[in-house]
Amino acid sequence: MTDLTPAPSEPPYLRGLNEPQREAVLTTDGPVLVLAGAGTGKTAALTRRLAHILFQRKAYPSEILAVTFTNKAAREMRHRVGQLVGDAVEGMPWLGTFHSIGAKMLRRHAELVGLQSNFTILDTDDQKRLLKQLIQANELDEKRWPARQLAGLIDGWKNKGLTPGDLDAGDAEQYANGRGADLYAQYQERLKTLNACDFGDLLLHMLTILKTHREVLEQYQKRFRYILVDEYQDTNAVQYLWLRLLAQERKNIACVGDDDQSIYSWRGAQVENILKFERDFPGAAVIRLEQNYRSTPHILGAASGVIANNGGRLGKTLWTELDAGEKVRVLGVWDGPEEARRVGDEIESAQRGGTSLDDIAILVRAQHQTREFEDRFIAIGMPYRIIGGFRFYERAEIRDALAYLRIISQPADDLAFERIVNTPKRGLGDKAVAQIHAVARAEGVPLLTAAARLVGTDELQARARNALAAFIGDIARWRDMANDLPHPELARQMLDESGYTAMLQADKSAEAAGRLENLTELVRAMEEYETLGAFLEHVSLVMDNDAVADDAKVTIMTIHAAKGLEYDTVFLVGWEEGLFPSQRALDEGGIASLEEERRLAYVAITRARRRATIMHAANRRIYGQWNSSLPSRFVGELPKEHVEEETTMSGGESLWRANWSEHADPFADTARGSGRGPGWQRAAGKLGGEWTARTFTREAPRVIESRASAVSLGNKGRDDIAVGMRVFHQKFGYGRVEQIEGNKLEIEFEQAGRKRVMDSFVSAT
DNA sequence: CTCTAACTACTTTTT
DNA sequence: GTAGTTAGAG
Repeated sequence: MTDLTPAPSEPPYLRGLNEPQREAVLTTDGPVLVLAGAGTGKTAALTRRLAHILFQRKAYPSEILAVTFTNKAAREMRHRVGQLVGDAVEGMPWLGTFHSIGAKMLRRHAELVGLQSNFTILDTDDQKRLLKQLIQANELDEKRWPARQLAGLIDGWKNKGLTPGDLDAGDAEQYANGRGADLYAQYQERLKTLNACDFGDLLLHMLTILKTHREVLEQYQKRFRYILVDEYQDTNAVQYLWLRLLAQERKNIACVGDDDQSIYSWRGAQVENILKFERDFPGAAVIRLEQNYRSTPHILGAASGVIANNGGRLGKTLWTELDAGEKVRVLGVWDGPEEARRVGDEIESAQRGGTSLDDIAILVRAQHQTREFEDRFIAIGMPYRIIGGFRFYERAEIRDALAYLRIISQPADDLAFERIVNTPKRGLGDKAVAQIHAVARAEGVPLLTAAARLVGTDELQARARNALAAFIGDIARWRDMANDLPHPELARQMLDESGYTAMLQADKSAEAAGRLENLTELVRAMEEYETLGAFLEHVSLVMDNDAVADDAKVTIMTIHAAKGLEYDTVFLVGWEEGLFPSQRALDEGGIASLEEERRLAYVAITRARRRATIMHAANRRIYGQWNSSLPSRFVGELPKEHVEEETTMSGGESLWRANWSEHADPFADTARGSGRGPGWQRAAGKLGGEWTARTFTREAPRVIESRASAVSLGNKGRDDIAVGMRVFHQKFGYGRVEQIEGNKLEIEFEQAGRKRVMDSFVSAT
């Protein structure tokens, strides 16, 4: 038994820990499950546990496996452990994300699954393009069976640890009438010939190796004296199986997580992993961290009240010693734009009260909600940053540049070849590429080789042949240069000589300048890596665009992106049925998804340190159509004693409710419903209960609404346009309407002549 | 081959 | 509303 009483000479890394935290640090041997509620000092306990193991010399730094989900978390952990143990952290090669550790292991054993150790790691974009080709090759209708869907299924299978051979008929049935398993197998074959892996393979291949090669498994079991897993509630099946194998021998595994913060089940995470930990590792110590150091009692009370509506929880009771503070405010507004206006006003007044913009965050359910705030903040000159969206390496110019580098480092990288063969434009279109493909397929060689062969024949048109010859020549020359040129310099020259830089310079659009900047940034980043290979690995696995913290800015992001972060003042916007909880989740996942949405609400509220404002709008425009909306059921689940309700509609809440029903329009539902799933109608009509408000729609928006749905049905034209009218068209300019057929107009344009156009492109003058 | 007009489809997101 | 994708015109 470990002695938990603090000794007088207690090491500095134990200072300031509460009793359960201390226990989490000192219980080093045997399985440990740490249930760490939001804001309970989880990372502090985790990093000190590592420090403790190192200082007690229980293991060398290289004998500890410490896995996280995100690079951010890994970086943070490395940094904080470094503060405690100094340089020793440099000797921890096995601290990282599941995927980076998987890649590192797989490079050592690649041949066991038919790969070479310099395999390429494909991202989702490459993956989708590859699948698209397979779908076409199998003569399936791409419309009916989109590559996206197949990619999703394959990802799902890989997350579950299923190889093509493991699938049963039911699994295969989900795609193209049972051809799913077959396509999956073809895809894996294709990856092998490309010497490539997708993200899922990094874990799945490694699992296969651990399962089938005893000596490899034993080697790692022996090596990893201590295993530590962060955010355990987010592990999926492969990750779970992986950990179980590796921990089997020594059983020194510590998993830290919070079942109430599991919000990634749609990505394959299984909360059950945390729920069944004690069964998997009998005799596990279970430690609960329940003292919250982050939020006020009202905020905690509000969050606890909401999450209490979920079933099957391990259950924790968060408490705090902080003073009560302000109640959580619930604010009802008229519509989306007003919501943004209100948030802007509130932020301005908080700012006057001395709050830094860096301490304020706006959390949204879906990325598209950020727009409303962006628009408003631009209008009032409020500095903001939006987290998420495109990551650095997902940008087209970065992926293009990387493709140039990949084809140098791996001539067989067909995806890279295809990407750049006509970027910038060099007159090699679909036809030329199709011929290269044909040769490649016939001879079983990579595209680059096939292209070289094709240049030697007269099968291509002279123009294309010359262009292709020049391109291949360039690649060969660059590859020679790679031998004696530092790789950043090589990249610079490739971008110049290929005409890529010139292409962007010629582009006068607003984005082009930013793209050039991104490329400069990419080349600069390369300087930090020894080899081109090391850089490419870094880019595909690790690189993200954490905005550099400069001036104070309000942060706008999704709730998912906010997990693990905290802010003094938090605005939780768009708490409306259908938006949050998301209608899609409700329709597709039933009660399980609703509970996940509720956990999301819990995560959202617990981000706030001192002030939380929850907002909902009575009207919101979704995909261009106005919809009236009901406050989220989660609003109703907030315990009354912790909230304070407000409405901007004069007369207070009761009048605002009355306002809605008074103007109720019996036809609003049908008008709204057209062209969208049944869920929206259900959300708008069915959910009575505490919130009686329903079907009122503002006068002006409804006009837009009915017109939009008529056009989308494609049979009824606009009523503001008639034959003989002079109209304006965005592309063709002014013209006279000659004929009207439904929503299609025949117009004699003054400049462009007679054309048939959609009425939605035309405005009356 | 390339550009444009029209059509379609649309959470959450890490690796 | 808008981005991404495709079919047809230039």
